[in-house]
Amino acid sequence: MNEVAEDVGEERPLRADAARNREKILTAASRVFAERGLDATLDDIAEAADVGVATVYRRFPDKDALVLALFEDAIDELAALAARAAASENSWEGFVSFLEVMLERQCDNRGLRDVFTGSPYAQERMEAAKQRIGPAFSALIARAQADGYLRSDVNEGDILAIEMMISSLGGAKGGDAALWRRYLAIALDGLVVRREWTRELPPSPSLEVIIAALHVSKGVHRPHAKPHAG
Amino acid sequence: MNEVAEDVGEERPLRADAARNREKILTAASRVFAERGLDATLDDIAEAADVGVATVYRRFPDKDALVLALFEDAIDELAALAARAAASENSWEGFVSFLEVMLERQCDNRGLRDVFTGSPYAQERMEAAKQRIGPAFSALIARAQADGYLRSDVNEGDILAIEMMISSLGGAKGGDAALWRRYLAIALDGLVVRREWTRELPPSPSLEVIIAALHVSKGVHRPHAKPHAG
DNA sequence: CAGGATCCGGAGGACATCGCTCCACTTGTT
DNA sequence: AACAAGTGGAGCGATGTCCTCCGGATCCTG
Repeated sequence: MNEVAEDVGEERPLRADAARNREKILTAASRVFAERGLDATLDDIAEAADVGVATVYRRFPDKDALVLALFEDAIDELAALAARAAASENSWEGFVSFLEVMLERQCDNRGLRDVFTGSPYAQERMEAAKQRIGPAFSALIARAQADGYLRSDVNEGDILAIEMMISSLGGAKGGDAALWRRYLAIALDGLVVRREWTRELPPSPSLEVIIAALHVSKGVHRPHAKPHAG
Repeated sequence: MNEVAEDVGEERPLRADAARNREKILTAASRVFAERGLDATLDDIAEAADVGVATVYRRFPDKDALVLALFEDAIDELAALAARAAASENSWEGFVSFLEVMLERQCDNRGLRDVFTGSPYAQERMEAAKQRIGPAFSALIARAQADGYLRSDVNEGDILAIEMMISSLGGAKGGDAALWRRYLAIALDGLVVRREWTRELPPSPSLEVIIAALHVSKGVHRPHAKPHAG
């Protein structure tokens, strides 16, 4: 528990409406960042919160502070989950379940994914937070390898890379399961030592779904669309 | 072979210096798009070509035309390669070799990757060009499945998705081989029916390399960096 | 319920970027 | 030499982003 832009102790309690607005801002920011990623404007967030931009800037000195308030704890929670997974009874299940948690959260939340790909917002603190996942993550992998589940010729960087590659497809749905479940299953079949330890593939998507997912995965900005072409 | 913004037949041969500049522009554009993706500015390209912006716009009516001139043939060549792979003796080798070609080109060329993720430049023609790969691609997969190499519970959308996910890591090098080779190998181990049909993993990268690759993979734009914070 | 501290909203300033054009000047060609 | 063809780069207009200003509304205290 840290205090980033929280009200600092008891120094000056917020006025009722201000506190209310602060919550509205956090709620809206959480939603907007999740949907559109960290590139979303504070203006966008203000609008979504049904609040003026100035109100946002009064409560959070800048975008970094807002990002920090929203994501630092989320990352620490992931670190805790990694630690729990590393201590789970079956090392393979721990390994898989942590990948699932990471993917689920990153795919549901473009903002979180942006944090992991190293977006420039609140960079230092975020980098530090991410490193707090490291030890448990390494342990998770080492144990799954020591127990003969995870192939021994991969390292933690590989797992990270694979996790990020899969999450790059975003949270698109094909059938009723998210696509990442399917590609995680395939990746695990490539990572596990014996295939029979893995599960069946989740339902398959249509080609259209894939293509749509690829289109959105690279961000949704249209680049200026020819202003005065006469 | 099409003529996009080429000199139209014999109608008006370009002046010597103009023709020279046209080549310089194409060369520079090819390099700049490959390095920085289709978001690169025509101003960037002009600078790289050591030529004024106007010269670029005189030779290519707009960015779309330049993109088209550079990438349409490249995509048609990929279609031809897909057809050749689909006709190769061993269907698994054909399948793998086509994936390798796609990945190699997309990782060496951010612009080409942008085309495949559906960038808005020259969209229609590019979409049409990409569809010309489709039939051979499907055949490739169907044959690898029919021959019992490729697992039967995946479809062409899956393969496309996997190919794009891997290429999202870009052409970063870890050791001396490009990273995509390693992750393609793992993916193939998850896709093949019997593991002994696949090769060993290419050399492993360090964690730093992976992290660096993730950082660049999402584009290199710094978002404004706090202009007047006083 | 008065009065002051606190907070609000949204217009807009400062700056950046991008696609593209204008036009005074230079160069190639005949 | 003469003229068409070509050149470069300042700069226009549109768009986008971060953040501030300030007249007015709102809350809380006494």
